[in-house]
Amino acid sequence: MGTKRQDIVESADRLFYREGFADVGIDRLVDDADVALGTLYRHFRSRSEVVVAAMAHRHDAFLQALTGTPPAATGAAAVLHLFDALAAWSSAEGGNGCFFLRAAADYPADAGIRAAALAHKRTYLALVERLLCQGGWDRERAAGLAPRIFILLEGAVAAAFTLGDHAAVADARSIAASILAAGGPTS
Amino acid sequence: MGTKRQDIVESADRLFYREGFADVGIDRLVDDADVALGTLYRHFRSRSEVVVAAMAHRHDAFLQALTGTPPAATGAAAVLHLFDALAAWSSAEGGNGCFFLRAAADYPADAGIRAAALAHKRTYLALVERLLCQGGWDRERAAGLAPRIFILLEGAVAAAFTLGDHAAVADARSIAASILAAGGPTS
DNA sequence: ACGGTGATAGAACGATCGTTCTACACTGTC
DNA sequence: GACAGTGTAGAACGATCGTTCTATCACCGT
Repeated sequence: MGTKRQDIVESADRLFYREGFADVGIDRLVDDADVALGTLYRHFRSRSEVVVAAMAHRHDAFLQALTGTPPAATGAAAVLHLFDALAAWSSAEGGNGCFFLRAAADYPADAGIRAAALAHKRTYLALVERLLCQGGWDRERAAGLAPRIFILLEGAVAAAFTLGDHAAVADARSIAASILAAGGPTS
Repeated sequence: MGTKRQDIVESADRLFYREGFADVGIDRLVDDADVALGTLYRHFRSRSEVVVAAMAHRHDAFLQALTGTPPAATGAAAVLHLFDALAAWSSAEGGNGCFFLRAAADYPADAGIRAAALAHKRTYLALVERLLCQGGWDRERAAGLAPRIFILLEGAVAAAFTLGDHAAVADARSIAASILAAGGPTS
């Protein structure tokens, strides 16, 4: 519960996301968190555990950002709101791509990191499906539609990162709007 | 022109893509390529140059895979063929996500690597736009549509990687088909 | 006053890794 | 036959980095 551990996790989250995993070592973390080296190793057994903790921290913040201001909308608006929230989140964070994809790509041999990335994506996809159900789609239709919305969300983040495409999220949103209208809950 | 340099580049491409950048060092490369350490440093000034060469190699192979068997189709089929080619390429390569995105994420401070990733994405996007023009869309419409197709292609690769989603490319393709039909060249 | 706990600074180790260097062998060419 | 270019093997260096260890300090409950 100590605030020191929190400081480390927040520094790790920010530095890893902004500068990548390779360029941020333990020394950078303890510097940024204003924490002694021994303190870090009291709370975490290894650097890998710090990475996993940073992923968990970002997972919570990300999901909260996406579900934080739900305008209690129904229908397509409930899902399209995801894209607006994603646009706000992405511009606030700097558009450096998906943190979890980057972590999984960086440490393909680390089971803990891969598991954290997979868990994040699964709950992300489940969130989309749940919003579709809340929007009025029946469970079967929602299960078929959610992966497609997910592809659009992931593609928007990837395109924004690699191309610096500022309009990617908006483009993805409009595609989502059209496929939601085509396979709407009332049809 | 020596075949040794080619061996190094091919080994780098394969190993980097399959095992990531962090886990593959110079020693692994010279082992796999069956080349002496001095030979590598005769052809490349640094490890970073090897990475860039591997990216260039994969860029060529990827574009050739996407344009290799163009059934001289017109209309939407000319673009949708991209998804089929991507599915074949992705399953052949192991579905480890986008090589260029991973490289850019791994080395955010390396200007050469970032430039190679950006150049790849730009010609990739330009390829989509060119196919749309060949399919019958006028230049203005193609320029508006290409980024959306691009988002779908990127999203499919990302989803296939992080979720292990085997159907992602097919899903993306069907979305592309619907938006191409909605904004078709004849409409 | 006491022990226990979390924190600090800094040295130290051990391993990895990118890079350079030395010495030698093979191959063509002028 | 000298020469330049490419290749090999392996040692060596220099730096970084993750991790551990020691010694010291501050707080806190009873």
